[in-house]
Amino acid sequence: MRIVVARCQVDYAGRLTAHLPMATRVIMVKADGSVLVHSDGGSYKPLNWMSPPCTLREGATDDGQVEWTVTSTASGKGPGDTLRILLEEVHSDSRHELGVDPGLQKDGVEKHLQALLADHPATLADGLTLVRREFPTAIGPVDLMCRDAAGASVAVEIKRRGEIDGVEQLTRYLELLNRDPALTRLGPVRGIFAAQEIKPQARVLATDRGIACAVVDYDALRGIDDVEDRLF
Amino acid sequence: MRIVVARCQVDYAGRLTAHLPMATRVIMVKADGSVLVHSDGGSYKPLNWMSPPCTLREGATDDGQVEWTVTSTASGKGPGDTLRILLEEVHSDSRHELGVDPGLQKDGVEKHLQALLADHPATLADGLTLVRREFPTAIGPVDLMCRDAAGASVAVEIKRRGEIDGVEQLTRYLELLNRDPALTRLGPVRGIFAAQEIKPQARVLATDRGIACAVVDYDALRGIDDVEDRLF
DNA sequence: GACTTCATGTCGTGT
DNA sequence: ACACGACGTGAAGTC
Repeated sequence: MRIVVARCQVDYAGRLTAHLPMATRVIMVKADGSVLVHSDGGSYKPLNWMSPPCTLREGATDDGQVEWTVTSTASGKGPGDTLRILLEEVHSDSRHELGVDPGLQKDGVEKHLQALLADHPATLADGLTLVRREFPTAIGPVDLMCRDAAGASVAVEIKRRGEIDGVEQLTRYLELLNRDPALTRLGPVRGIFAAQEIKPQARVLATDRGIACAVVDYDALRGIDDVEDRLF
Repeated sequence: MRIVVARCQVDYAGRLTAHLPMATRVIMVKADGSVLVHSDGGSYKPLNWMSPPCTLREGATDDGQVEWTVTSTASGKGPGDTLRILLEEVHSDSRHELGVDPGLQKDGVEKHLQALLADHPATLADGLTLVRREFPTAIGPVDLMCRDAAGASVAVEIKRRGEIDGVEQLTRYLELLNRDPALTRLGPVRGIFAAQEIKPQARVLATDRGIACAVVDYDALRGIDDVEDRLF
């Protein structure tokens, strides 16, 4: 890892073109050659960057300024992306051996919500029982396939945040599932849209299509029992 | 901007929980208090981070190790996010004055594609003329409203990358527009889905719904004339 | 402030 | 390799 603090100007050309006027910034060059240009604000996203794989060439302009040219060596990109950094004044330039990172461990995303609801389908609707998780269809798996108290099929789509595209997704599944006579013997397949939070527009669209909405309390569900052993 | 290179362990708790085992990494602390933990690979996204507004408290554990606690001070987040960084060995710790960044100038995003197509609607379909950009409807503006050679209305949805949700969006617009007698006098409103690249699934769905697809060559369009003056 | 849409999105996963 | 969906998506613009 190389870290340079310098007054610089940056130009990017690739899927779009972008320009950064001359100012003092931090430039990180990672071991894989990727480059990040950070300002002293904003957020975790750099102002400009180049993703690996790429190569950095260090040169000089006619008037003696240092110029870096970073070129993407990715396969797919037809006209390779380029990042040009003009260094006017270098305040600091250091290198550090970091070694390989052991990587990140996560917990608490949609998969876990699905595991919890698979264990407690009745929290979505009274008498609901699980048939199968990731029930396969031609256009992808339905999160949960269930049966209601009367034995009719119920498809459940789970999202952490319930937005309009989740309703569209469930609608497509229902359309397909309702063509299967085996599933519709006891009436049409119903849909339940389950999420920790459901946006108003999504709720309106779901209601309009006869899809029920269920707001899920993740912490409460987790309190019912401890499923950590199955999650790892 | 403060930059620390250190052997450290990181724990995040917020919308999810995440853990980074002890290893050497780069920690950036920006002027607004935001913190980024970078490894020597991956891409521009840090392994862990805290977005502003947040506060950093520097403390020590019982066995004398340095411990940073970064707490989000954002309003909405109920149980404030926290990032805990345990510093085992600091290799480098420096501060730099960067000043305010003049900001980024971009060209080539969807807005510009829309501007170009508004100037040259005939590249989408022969005889097409522009009625209005951002044509308002109850559920949001249609990118381009046009008329074909026969005078019938044509709604155009523009995306940089054409995926399934773009087709869904255009479908919703068309459904609404086709309820307006003023627009359908000369026949139903047709749809054109225009993008620099159209994914197969999106193309299938569009075709299935009678929506035409148009792949747009941004560079070629820009070559027709120079619209830079209007873009800046 | 809530909501919607865009993004050089990035990132994982399954085919 | 490619396609698809999730993301601590983030960020910008609109109502």
